[in-house]
Amino acid sequence: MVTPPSIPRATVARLALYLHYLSELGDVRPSVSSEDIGAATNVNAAKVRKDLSYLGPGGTRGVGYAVAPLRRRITRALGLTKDLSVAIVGAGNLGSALARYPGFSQRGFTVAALFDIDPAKVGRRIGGHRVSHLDDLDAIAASIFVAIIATPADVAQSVADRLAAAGVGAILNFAPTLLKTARNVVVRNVDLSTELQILTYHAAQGSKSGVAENLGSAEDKQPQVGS
Amino acid sequence: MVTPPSIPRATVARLALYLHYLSELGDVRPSVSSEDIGAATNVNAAKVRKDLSYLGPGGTRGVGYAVAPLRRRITRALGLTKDLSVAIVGAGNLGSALARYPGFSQRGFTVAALFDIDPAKVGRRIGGHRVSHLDDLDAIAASIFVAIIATPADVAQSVADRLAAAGVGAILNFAPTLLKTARNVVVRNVDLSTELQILTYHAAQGSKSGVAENLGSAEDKQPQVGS
DNA sequence: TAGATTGTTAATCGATTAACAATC
DNA sequence: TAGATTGTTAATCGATTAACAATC
Repeated sequence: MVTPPSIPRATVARLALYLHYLSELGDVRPSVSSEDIGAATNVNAAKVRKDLSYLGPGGTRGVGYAVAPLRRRITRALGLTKDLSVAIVGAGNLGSALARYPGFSQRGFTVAALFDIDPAKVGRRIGGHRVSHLDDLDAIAASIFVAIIATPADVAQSVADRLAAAGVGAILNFAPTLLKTARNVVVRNVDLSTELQILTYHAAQGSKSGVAENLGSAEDKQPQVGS
Repeated sequence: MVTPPSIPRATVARLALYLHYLSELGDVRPSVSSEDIGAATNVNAAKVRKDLSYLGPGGTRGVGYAVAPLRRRITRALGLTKDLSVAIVGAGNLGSALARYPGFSQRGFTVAALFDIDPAKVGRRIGGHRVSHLDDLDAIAASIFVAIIATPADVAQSVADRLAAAGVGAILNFAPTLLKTARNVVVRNVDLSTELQILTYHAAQGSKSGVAENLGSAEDKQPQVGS
């Protein structure tokens, strides 16, 4: 059995970035160089080549990378070949906004379910999605690939437990809570206030020197290992 | 003049994490150990100590760190001593949700303005905030510390330009666009679809081995250097 | 062929972490 | 004193990047 080459964490995040650029690029140009990609995404060109080399050789020396094939290769490497179903838990301010967010479907994610536990919300339609009661999670969990937690902090852990029990393997958590999850559940946290705090520090520094950065969004990203 | 010790990028993100934990902790316990903090935030205890050492020595051997003073020291190091004003640009789904988000004020950020350019939205109140026209930015820009861009992707760059021209030094960008900004503007990007894509890859890997992570949401985090 | 650009090596840099002396 | 825990060193690990041979 061939061991699939595991792609470094930082590289995965940048591949998603390159893919975004390549999508914007359309098909007006037949090829792009690592220099082009680097300029557009603020990444060193050598790093771009190194990142792309994890997908196996695919460029042409003296020419660059053919745009459409490269897009396909990154798409395949990230596991984005099929449309992926997303469930949103929490139909409050943030959950509702996410349910109406057009960006997900543009990049291959389909909001397949929107959950809440508030009887006043269950049954209503938000952004074309009917709000289901969280108790009905098991019925559709099998078709869900990623769940987004957009609940108040105090129930986020219990929601994560229910999602894990239902077999959901990936969680994007917007609640300001560090989730304790089993090892086979992948969690990414996006804490809006923490983002502002990090920005605050760098802005104070920046007014002295001059920097700018991003993600890891979140990338920078703090660790979250299963318990 | 004393050079202020510059704190490494990854450490800054974790300090925000520790601060969150210390806030949750309240004052029931007089002190915490690096072991305690590490367990709560999923960070190696040695790393916690190293991170905290950037603030100068503050713990007591054999005892740990006094909770309240440590909270104050991190708060000061991150520049969070005063309440900071936030402006939200874009009063659509996401901008409106952010304007109503209670988490900001809980962590010392005040939403001081909400901007849009849609005449149908200007003048309306959303979450207690009156929507102003973006043309009125200059009038209040001086009091703004961070701006959040929650506009469609196609206008995000021009909004960033206007914010920079008005003197706003820090931007949290939710639009799926890599902003080109001057060197003295600090930008952090939170791209929701990219987060899902990164999660997708790790989930596919995770079903083989078993991992879980987070931020740097952002930490991870992709680079974004000023042009 | 000359020019361009990949793919990869190897040097460098920075971040993580085990280990332990210092010390409460 | 014995036990606990910090603060820091030094080893390790992984990520970045300059450099360049390979080659279109």
